[in-house]
Amino acid sequence: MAVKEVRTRFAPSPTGFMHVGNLRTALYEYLIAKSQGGKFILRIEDTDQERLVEGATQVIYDTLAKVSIIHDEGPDIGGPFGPYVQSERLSLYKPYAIELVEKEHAYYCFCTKERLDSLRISNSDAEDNSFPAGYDRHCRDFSKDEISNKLAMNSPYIIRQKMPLSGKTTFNDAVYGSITVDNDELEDQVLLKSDGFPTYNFANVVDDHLMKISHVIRGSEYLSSAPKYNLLYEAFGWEIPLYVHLSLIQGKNPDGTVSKLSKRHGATSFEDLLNDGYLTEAIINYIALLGWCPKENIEVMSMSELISLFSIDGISKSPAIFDYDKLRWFNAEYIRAMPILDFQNRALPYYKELFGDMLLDYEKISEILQPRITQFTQIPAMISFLKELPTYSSEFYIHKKMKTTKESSLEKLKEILPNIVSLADWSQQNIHDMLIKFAIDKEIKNGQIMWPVRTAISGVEVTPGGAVEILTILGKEESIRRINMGIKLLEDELEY
RNA sequence: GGCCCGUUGGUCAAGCGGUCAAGACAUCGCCCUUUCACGGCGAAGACAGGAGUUCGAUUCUCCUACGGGUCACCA
Repeated sequence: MAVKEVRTRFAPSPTGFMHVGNLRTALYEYLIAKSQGGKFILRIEDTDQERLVEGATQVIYDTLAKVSIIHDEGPDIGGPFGPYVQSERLSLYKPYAIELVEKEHAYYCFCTKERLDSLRISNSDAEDNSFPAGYDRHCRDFSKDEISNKLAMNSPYIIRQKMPLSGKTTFNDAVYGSITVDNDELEDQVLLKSDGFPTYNFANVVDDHLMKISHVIRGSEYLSSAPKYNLLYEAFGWEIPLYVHLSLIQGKNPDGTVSKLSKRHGATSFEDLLNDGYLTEAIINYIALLGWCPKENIEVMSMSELISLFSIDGISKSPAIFDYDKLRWFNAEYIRAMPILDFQNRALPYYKELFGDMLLDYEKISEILQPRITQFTQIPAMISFLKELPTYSSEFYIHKKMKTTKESSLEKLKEILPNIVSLADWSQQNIHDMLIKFAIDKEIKNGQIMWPVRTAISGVEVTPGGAVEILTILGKEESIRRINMGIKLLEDELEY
């Protein structure tokens, strides 16, 4: 028996940005296809002429390329089932709609927008929901003559799906199982709009069939329209694909409630996340786990590991809250795992922006930064003290655990200064040995000397790296200058 | 409001009739240590509630509560 080829598709409408929910859908579609040796297809759904956004399709290409979700067929690379842009397939849908009219699974509707609007208002007012399915099916039972008359008069029309008035429809979903609804709940939804364009619901079904899509993977916001899809497939006599509905991604509101992830929760598009300093690998890894868990229960996974580990039965039904803390952790994991040169390359723009043409040991800076940042965007704030010594309070010299005071700090700074001045070879090892030797000679704890030195040369309470590293980076001359400034600050303060 | 879906620690989640109910993030403590990180060790913290079914329910069924989705000539 020939096994049917797995074909999934990502069918975004070009809105100009990639919401993480969409990205996760694309990822799962890709993973399902690739984990079963199938094909992943990109199809652009741009049937809404009023919402066209310039350059929006490019955003989709760019995003997918950046995260290594590579499509096998699509508008830019073609394929055997093109075109892959719905606006280029327009002539295709109408005949299918008419076929359905002929099969009496659809009908012409001549209702005006105004009538439908007032209908909706009165319906929402009515407590009894006289026509629960939204539309009152006014045009459903027109006679053949009436219809051909109106068509002959060029009356604008739409085509609606003719839902069964009784009975039930059951459909199966790979994650939600079997779901049954009463047919009288189903609206006679619009298939073809008055401009001749198909609606999303209709184009989707037609295209998925024509493109031989085996798995329809989409957000659970479409779950309640799934029965209508089933009925459409049945009306055409087409094979129904496997539905895989994905739970929503939610965000936590300041007041503790949750709702669909949106702007007010923070960065919600792929672009936002990149701007906030997240790596594509971290983003992909994190969102892969938002609603799915591998059997082995491991967390850090590359794309190829995701492909080999992915399976539909690991997808969960309940919605997940987007957790920026966890994303940050993934990001830090990926940052720490980078070869130092890669880290350096990514950090370089921040160094250059901050330091201009100052000569500093970037490699050393990268070494101290790599284990400490969760996002590259944190770099400037963390090391700006290297560029310029901030004005700081002498209180910084007081540290309980190090047992340092202003007085002790002043004393130690004065004592260590000659050693620093006379240090010939300014290497990290030498600097380290010199300071440690000082502590041993004076029979003091390392902190007694390290703390005042680090404070004097940094001017901040918390620094990435310690006194030794910072001295190394700053260089001898600047270090001496800063220590002298520290001595002066303390002397003035203590009124010497 | 009708219909549909969901509900294991603060968050992501494992579990698929018998477990002292995994693990990760976050939190807290200890160790390492010249601050901060990294790393190591440890602590606290959960099956929404109620009925059934069963020798036995987190797991199966029903009800309630709460949360979410959906009700367009948008996708």
